[in-house]
Amino acid sequence: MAPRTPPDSTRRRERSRVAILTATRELITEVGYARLTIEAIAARAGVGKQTIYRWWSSKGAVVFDSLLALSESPDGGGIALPDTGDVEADLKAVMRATAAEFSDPAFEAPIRALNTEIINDPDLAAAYREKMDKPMRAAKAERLRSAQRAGQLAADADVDLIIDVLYAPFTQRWLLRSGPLDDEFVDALVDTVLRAFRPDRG
Amino acid sequence: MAPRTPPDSTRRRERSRVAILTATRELITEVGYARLTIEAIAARAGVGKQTIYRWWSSKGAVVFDSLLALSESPDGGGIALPDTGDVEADLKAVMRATAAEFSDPAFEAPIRALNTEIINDPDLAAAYREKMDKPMRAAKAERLRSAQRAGQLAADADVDLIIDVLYAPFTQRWLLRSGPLDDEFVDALVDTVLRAFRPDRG
Amino acid sequence: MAPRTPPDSTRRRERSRVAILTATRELITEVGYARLTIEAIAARAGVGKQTIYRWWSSKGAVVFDSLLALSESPDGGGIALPDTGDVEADLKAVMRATAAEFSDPAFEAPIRALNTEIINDPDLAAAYREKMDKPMRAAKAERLRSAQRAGQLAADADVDLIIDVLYAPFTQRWLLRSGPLDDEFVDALVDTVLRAFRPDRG
Amino acid sequence: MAPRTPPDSTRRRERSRVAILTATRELITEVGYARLTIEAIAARAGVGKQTIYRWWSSKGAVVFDSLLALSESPDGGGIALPDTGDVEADLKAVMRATAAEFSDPAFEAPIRALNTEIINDPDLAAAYREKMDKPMRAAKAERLRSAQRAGQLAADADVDLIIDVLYAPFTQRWLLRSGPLDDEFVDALVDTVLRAFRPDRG
DNA sequence: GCCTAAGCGAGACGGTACGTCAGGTCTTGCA
DNA sequence: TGCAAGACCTGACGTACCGTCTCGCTTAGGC
Repeated sequence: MAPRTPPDSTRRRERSRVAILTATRELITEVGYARLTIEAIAARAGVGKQTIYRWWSSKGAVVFDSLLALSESPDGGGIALPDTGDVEADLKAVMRATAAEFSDPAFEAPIRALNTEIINDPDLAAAYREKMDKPMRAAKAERLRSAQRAGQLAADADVDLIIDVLYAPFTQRWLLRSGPLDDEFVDALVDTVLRAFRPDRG
Repeated sequence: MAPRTPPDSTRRRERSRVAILTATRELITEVGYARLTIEAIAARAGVGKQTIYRWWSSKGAVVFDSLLALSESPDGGGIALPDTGDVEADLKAVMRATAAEFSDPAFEAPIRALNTEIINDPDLAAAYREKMDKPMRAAKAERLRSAQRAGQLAADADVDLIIDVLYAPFTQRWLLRSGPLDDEFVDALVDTVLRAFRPDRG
Repeated sequence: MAPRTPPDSTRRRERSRVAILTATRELITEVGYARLTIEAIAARAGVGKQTIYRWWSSKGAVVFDSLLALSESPDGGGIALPDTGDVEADLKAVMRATAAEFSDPAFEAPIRALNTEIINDPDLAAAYREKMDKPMRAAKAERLRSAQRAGQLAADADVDLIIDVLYAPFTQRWLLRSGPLDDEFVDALVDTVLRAFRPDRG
Repeated sequence: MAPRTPPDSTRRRERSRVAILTATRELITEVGYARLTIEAIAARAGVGKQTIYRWWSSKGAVVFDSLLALSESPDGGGIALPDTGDVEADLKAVMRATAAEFSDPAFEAPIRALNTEIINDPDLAAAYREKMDKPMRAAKAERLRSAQRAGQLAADADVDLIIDVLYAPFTQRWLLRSGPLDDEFVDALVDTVLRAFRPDRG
């Protein structure tokens, strides 16, 4: 889960914190999550093991924080999906871009690591939903609500459900490697959703 | 992945094989996947560690086989979804039943364990798709094709896509604990799919 | 051979060191050298196996050190043979005492263990000569030189040779169990030596 | 110790017996006694492990037999030391030759192995004395008795004691590597013995 | 000359111990 | 006095061998 309450956070050495998170990210990509060890992180970061245990409660917590640092936009602002007015085109474009990202080996290892932790640790799962999923979901929801206002989606459609139906099959296929995340698949998902939630032909 | 190529499987002691798989299943439910060790399995099964390493290549492979043994129907026959003629009712019933199963603590730990392994081990993932996912998918596909013949689903609908859209959000919600698998959610998924793939109106 | 070059011996826990050596001595007498295991030593000493491997390079090295601790005189001083002025009587008395020691089961097992290791490990043999044999030999040599000064042994006799001729048959008979270490045997050895190295008659 | 009582020695396969003893000798020279394993012997000899356990009771017994085969003179006859009439010269020559043999690496490993076993196994020690030491000792004794008859050694000298005093320091120096088995050392031993046991100057 | 029980090769098996790796805690000494 | 360094106890790893136990297959001996 997320960081322990620190004993006295004013004394915390920022330099060490950053070194630990950086080392963690590097090691995940290099050796994979299964072979990631606290000792290796400490060694790479030039830090005593105790310093890690002092601030994080588990390996999963360190991994989570290290990836959180990655996902947070540096300027502190929120994220937004493109909005050209054409929801179909926008969704397809965004999902194709995401598919491309997922093919990047540098992303693959960390994301699988994160999922491994989240599946088995409810606290971490909660932290994930709050810190990582919520902002992403908010951005997607915003774009969908815009589509509703534009009459491209039924006004009473459950936006969260749409996001689930759109992204869960996508993520699952990638995690289980049950098929390619190609354009055909992405398009089929978007088409399905648009058909299911098209506005009434009042 | 699944079993190593055995040195000479005719000499294999069936009694040990079963004891190992049983012990594995018991231990997963008792201590959880993360704390499952080969040593504990061997001890519980009354077996030398080498006997495990001789026939399985990794902890994941043992876990996989132990769950495979569970999922296989004892009579060797295939599985089939109920078919009352009403696809909506049937799908909702089946998914509600699955939701109930997933709430059973005896299932929860093993299935999470399995997913943890599969995400990180491509070979295991392939074995999973072949041995566990494929038969389930076939049963679901059969029911959906029956619905197509009955004119309840578009004849040209991609059955695999339907299954993905139906089950991926369901599984993901359970894995990430992002919400309850209640009737409302299940019904919403089925409704979405039926709307998206309803047959053309003449 | 004897201790590894220690990583940083100032950090070493003296309590563990002593516990290991004590446990080793106890176990040798209890189960014999052949059945002595590092795991048992660690368990008996209440110590991690790694702590043994960190400071000793082999089972033989531990055994050696454990016996070395025994043989070292607690006051740190040297050893000396009795000197009554009668070399024949003194040598016979000392060797009879040694014979008695060798019959003590508490000495038997460790000394056989030590010899087993030394025969097969040149490094250990060197350590043995330096740390255990040399001090004993010095004491014996001193007594013999005293006899030379007293005119009881030839002044030009090779003291080292005398020690070999005196003790090697004694040790060999005990190791190979080819006969009893009785007074008769001891006396015969001393007599032989005194005859071979008696001073020239004017 | 020596062979078990065989279940039915007529059925015994001579080919396997020889292969086992040969493999044992080879492996001792190659990897040393400590790393010699029954499994390796069986593999090298192309023999099932059971065949070894059927005929020998311990690793030591196999090693012993394999070396016994070496030491036995092929013609079944006894051994004899040279007798030129000059006991001093003969003894020095024989011991120098033995010293040379002991320097041969092909002899070194097996002899050390044998000693290792004998020190710790009383049964094996008895077998050693009976089968290997006794014949050698008989030959030496014979030569010494000849010297007594020739008036070169005291008639009442204890021949066994002479052999001990002559050979024990020699063997010990080699086993413990406490010095070279050079001519000087050998000559000193022989001189010592001849001085100690010279006939009375009637 | 066939039959049959043994010895045999092979190697799986339940175990024990190996030597190593990492976990999480505790201690030391430098900065 | 906070932290790097790392020793420590613990426990699991995956491997090597142990000695026992089937398996089929020769293979010699008694019929």
